[in-house]
Amino acid sequence: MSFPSRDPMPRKPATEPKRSRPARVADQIKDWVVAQRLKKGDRLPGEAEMIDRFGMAKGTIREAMRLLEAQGLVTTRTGPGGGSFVGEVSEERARALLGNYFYFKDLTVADIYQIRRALEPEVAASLAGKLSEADLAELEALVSQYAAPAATAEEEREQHVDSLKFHAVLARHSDNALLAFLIRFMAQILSDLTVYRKLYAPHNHELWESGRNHQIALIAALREGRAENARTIMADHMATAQRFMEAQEAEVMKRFIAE
Amino acid sequence: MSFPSRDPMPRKPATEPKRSRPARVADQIKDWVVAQRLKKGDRLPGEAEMIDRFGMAKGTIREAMRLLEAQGLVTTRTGPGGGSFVGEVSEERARALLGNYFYFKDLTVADIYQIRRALEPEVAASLAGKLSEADLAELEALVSQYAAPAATAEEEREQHVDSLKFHAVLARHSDNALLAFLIRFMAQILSDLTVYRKLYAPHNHELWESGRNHQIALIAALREGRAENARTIMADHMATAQRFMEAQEAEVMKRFIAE
DNA sequence: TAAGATTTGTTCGTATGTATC
DNA sequence: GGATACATACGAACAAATCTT
Repeated sequence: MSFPSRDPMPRKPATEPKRSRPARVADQIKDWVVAQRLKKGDRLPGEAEMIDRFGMAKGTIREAMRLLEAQGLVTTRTGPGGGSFVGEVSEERARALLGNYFYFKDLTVADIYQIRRALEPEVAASLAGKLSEADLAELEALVSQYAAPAATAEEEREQHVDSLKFHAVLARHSDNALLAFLIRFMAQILSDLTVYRKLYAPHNHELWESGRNHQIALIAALREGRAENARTIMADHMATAQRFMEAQEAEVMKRFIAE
Repeated sequence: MSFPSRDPMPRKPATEPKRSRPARVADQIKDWVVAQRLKKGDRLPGEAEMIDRFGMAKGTIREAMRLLEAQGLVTTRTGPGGGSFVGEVSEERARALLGNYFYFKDLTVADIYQIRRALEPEVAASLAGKLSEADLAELEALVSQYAAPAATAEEEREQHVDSLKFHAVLARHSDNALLAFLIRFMAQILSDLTVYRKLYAPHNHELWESGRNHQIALIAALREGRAENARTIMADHMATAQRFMEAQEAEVMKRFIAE
């Protein structure tokens, strides 16, 4: 292990945007991890060694580690054999971090559905004929959870969240990591949003039922490998879902996503 | 300002996954910021006050602030009137943070284009007739930068990056913040990837020229407000670009994105 | 320009907590 | 239980940045 050597701080040209020492230390560690091609569980040098190598105080090093920890890049354990380890960024954390960005952005339901309408059919098509019977059964079980019409507003909300789970589960099987992430990110936003039902807009049962039937038809198409059919069913489903959502007043992203 | 009051740490049930003190402090501050509906530039209590309120040492508080800083949620300044401030997460940081997640995920060019093919036409259609003549001129200026065929591999790479900039600029005008972010995120990934030209695959001039003509035609369609026309042109353009990229061997996301 | 005030930044020494053997 | 090897936390002092006068 050859860390960037002693006194690794280049005497900064005063022109540069001055960054704090912890930030620079974090950058160097990051670069070092990449250069060393360290993998998921690999151990980083301990505090003591870092203090030596960087010639800085414990507190500074610790702040640097917290910077990396917040990004999900390292995890830390105490005790013998403990220390800091390279940690793969979890999907949950990635969603939370990205959610923070949109916290300030006032996304609308229409914004999200513009993208869902483009991406969800793509997922459906790419998964046709690729799911095991067990996977399909899992989807069917989910759909059956909201077979009965919702009685209360709270029940309706739960059903909504369940139906979003359908899409999250579907996305999990995609071998396109970016596509899967985006689907699940949007599902989370929609799950989290606070929905205020319009008083004059009672539960639209037909619209809801139509959405549910779409999902059932979709499972059939997936099972039988009809890719283009799955695509159009999903496209219809999204159109329905959007109408359903826009029949309600929703306030989107008015909170930070819990880690 | 009423912070969660003195000794705000609930005596944790030993069952819970023990989080570090800085992490819990960071969570509480985050919750507090949301509860207070603080906005972009608002000032947080100073170190001294936090030390009081939380009853913890300075180092602990500082580590908590670094956790928030890494997420882009606060920035800190020294001096009188200094302190920590609520800071809107920048798009750059959001891209970097999300990029870290995909660092471990081995995205392929095909993965990215599966999504670009779905989203870029959507942007094009939604922008038809909405751009000012100045915006259109900016796009034309970009396209003119790679009018001449590239001589060297390096030149070709620069042209590629420039052509991606075309899409980033386009996305900037979308009023869908999520859509705009995604377009630009993918553009960044593609800009950053290290491209190894296949030795036996010399520059495909026709393919490249075709892509450029698509962009020129697209600008015309945007100017004249032909939304569906813009959509299909962009769809063709993406198909062309994908073929162009796959004619090369590309290693995607093998580094962290610089902050 | 200079001095003083305010607030974060950094260091060091010490003590405590925690997991492994 | 005890010894060991680590991170975690505290507190006091001093350094640096930046605003005001």
